[in-house]
Amino acid sequence: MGLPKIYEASKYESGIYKLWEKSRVFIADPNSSKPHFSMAMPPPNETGTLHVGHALFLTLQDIIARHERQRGKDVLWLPGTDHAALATNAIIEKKLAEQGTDKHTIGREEFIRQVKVFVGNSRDTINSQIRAIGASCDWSRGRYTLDDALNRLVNETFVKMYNDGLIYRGHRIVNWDPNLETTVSDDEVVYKEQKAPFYTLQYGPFKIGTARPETKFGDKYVVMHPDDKRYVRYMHGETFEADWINGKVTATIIKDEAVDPSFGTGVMTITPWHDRTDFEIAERHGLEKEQIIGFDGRLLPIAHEFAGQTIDEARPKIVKKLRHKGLLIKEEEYTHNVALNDRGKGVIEPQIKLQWFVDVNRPAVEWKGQLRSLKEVMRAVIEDGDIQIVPKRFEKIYYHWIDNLRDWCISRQIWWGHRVPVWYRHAKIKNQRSKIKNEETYVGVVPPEEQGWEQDPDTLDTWFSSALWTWSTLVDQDLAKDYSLSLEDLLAKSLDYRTYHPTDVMETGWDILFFWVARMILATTYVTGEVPFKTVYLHGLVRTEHGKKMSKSDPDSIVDPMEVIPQYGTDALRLALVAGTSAGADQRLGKAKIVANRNFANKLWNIARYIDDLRVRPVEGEENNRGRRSLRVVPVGREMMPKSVADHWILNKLSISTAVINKALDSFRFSEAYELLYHFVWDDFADWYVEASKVEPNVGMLNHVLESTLKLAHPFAPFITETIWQNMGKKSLLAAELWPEITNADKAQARQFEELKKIITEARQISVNVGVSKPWLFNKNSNLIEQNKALIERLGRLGGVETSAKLGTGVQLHSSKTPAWLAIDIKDLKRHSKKLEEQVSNQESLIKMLEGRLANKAYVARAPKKLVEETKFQLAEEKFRLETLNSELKTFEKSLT
RNA sequence: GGGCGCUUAGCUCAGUUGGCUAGAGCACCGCAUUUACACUGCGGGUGUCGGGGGUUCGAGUCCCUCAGCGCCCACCA
Repeated sequence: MGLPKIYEASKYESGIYKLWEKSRVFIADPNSSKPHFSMAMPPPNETGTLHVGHALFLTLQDIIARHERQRGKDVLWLPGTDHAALATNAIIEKKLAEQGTDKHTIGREEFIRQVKVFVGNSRDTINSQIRAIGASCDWSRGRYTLDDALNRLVNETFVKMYNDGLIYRGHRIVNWDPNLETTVSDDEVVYKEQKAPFYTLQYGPFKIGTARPETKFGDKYVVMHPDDKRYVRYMHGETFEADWINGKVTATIIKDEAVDPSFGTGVMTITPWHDRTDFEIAERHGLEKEQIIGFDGRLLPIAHEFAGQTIDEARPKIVKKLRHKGLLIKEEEYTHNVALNDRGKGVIEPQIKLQWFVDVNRPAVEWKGQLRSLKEVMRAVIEDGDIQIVPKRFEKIYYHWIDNLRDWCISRQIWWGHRVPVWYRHAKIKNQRSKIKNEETYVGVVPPEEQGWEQDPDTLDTWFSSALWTWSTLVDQDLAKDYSLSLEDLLAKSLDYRTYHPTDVMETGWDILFFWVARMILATTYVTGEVPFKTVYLHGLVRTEHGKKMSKSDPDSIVDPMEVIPQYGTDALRLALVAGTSAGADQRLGKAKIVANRNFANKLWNIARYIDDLRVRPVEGEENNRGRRSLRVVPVGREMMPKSVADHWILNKLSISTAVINKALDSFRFSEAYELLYHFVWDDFADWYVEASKVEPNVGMLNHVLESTLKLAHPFAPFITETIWQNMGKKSLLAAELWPEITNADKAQARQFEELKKIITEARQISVNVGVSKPWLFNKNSNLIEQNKALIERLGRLGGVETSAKLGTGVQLHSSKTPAWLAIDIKDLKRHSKKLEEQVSNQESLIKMLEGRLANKAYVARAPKKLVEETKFQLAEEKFRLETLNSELKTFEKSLT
């Protein structure tokens, strides 16, 4: 079957993927006797479509998965999607707003229904796009974070942690997003530098600084550092009267070390309800806390005439009033960081709220026979080497994060997600003193049976369920319906869990190291007593050609996989994403890079096409369309048998490449592996071996090298390699083939070809340099040249190759061990003599350097003996070369005069 | 403020434990050919390895220091 001249990816790709899926090669088999390998796919959010970041991780993971399969392993690469609570919720809320309604109007049930419709469509889109990238994942085991079984496991985990005292409910200061009306965790808060006015206000006898006058209504504590000499006369606990925004207040003096005496006046008032530091000061001294700003972001009645106004509305008016009252002393500009919600970019307002938290400091986790805190376990698994992070430098970042970690707020006030598995019931007798004491709490995997219980309205942070991903996806879905089984039973009885956990590799972006990787470690070590994965490979961000973040506001800068794929092919995109990248480093991607890699795919295609032609077209005895004598037909599939030196050489190169690519892939050096492949295919195979084969074709050998090359290239470019494979008439799938075996080549013969290569290259260089096309090559007593006349003539672009009994005039080839020279006319030799002079001078400086090294007694004495020997040997060689060059130059000068 | 990185050819980046005259791709220049492939072939030039200092027989690589850039964490009212 003849292959078309240009590989048009879009013609083949979807057919190839269907072939794979039909064959079930991607489906894992826990009963297989092969060694098992497993990897969980980071579940994309069900909020939209795939972007280039997804394409990157899918490519890298697919390379891993395919390579492991090639190494004879039973591979499970488990795909799935994430319900992306906050993101999805926000999208639906926005839709509702556009329709002029909101979630409160339509109610919780209707809201959830609408979300489900939306994510259902979105999931299909995403899954088909994952296929388009060529991901060899096991679709039969696809999961979704809100599957019933996964939901149960979330509840099980919550309950277990609650019972161990690792989850508690408490009034704590949280990051409140008034726009989305929910709390967010510390990690979801981002800071943006902003210029803002900084006011100095008169507060009784003190001057206090603030950027937030709107929070100051309730301020009745003045805090200063205990060692601040300026304020020694004020005693801790002392009170005074001050005229404040809305009249007189009684203020109390507090001494606390949290105050920085060098900032502003060294005195501040505190607002414990809306500031973490203030909250902590208040906690230390048992001070009262009062809410100033409501959860809707508007001022409360304490603000008097400003009540009901938003901060932006009220601030200038409050400043005006302060000025009017003579309380405003100074107004200056300063830069500070404003806290924003990473999702939606709403301004964060710290609030005190009754929320659910994960206690990271309580020593309640059994790990390696010791009771430790979650923090300690998270640290230990990396320190002990149970988990390796690639690249290693992220370990430091990880430790740093752990050391600063506070309790994790896991409850969210949104409706889409895993509902907090807690129910409350109000006692009938009301006790005036405390409301909470009269509220019964039930925490359980299933709702309580009695009447009167009401479930906590909150849902859990998305990352709480994602944290279970490596094992919650492996629990048997049917068994999970049986509530008589405990969590331990479920794990013990799930074959997939037993076979595939811990997973081998977690491949993801460094930007979710804390959000996800750390939380998987936290939850998984706690629940299962196992690490979730053995190795974490972190990739970088894909940036624009100019190094900027791709953003929707600049659509031209975005590389959209779904546009690139039909135009250049999936393989081109995949190769571009792998080329020139290293672990943890961001990369730049633009059209040029994709084109360059498309060219590589095309190279592969054309090698196949050439070999295909040889196999099919020439018929014995006939002349082909090039007027050359036809090539002998060699039946396809015949054992490869190296005959020529070129055959041995390419076999040797193939062996080496197979080994080094394998090694690079083993250590996650994807880019390096690809580079090795690239040079093998383009330089060795196409430019030398295929060219050499035009002189002396060995179709069996060409076939063998092509097949092996396809296997090597398959993890990187699965579609084109499989397409070629299928076109070769194979009955099997390339995706199911094993990594090529290393064949031993005759090294001596391989070296002979290496020598021929040098001779050919030198001949080409000289021809170009002297500007003569097709010169003749003469040699004296060279068996190698004599035996490979046709090869040298063709590849060296020579007029002919002849033996000569005596030396003739021309340019000597240094690469030949026996005398060989290109016959060049005297008039053309001038150009070469200049080149020779250059070479002589280079040679001289090289010799000088080597001599210098050997003259250094310390070097000779202390450097390894082998190295010194090598230097000596090299010096002798270089000296000999210089002599040759010099004598040649002399001959030239003679003949030119 | 604390921490982690980066700085190598015009551009994008490799350079693994210190060891031959520092590499690749792209770009650029010259030449060739209608060849499996112009999505091609052949040939070519380019570096004070950010500056300074140190350790060493030997430093792009290790240590110190300075400068510039980037990122992460914390956060000052």
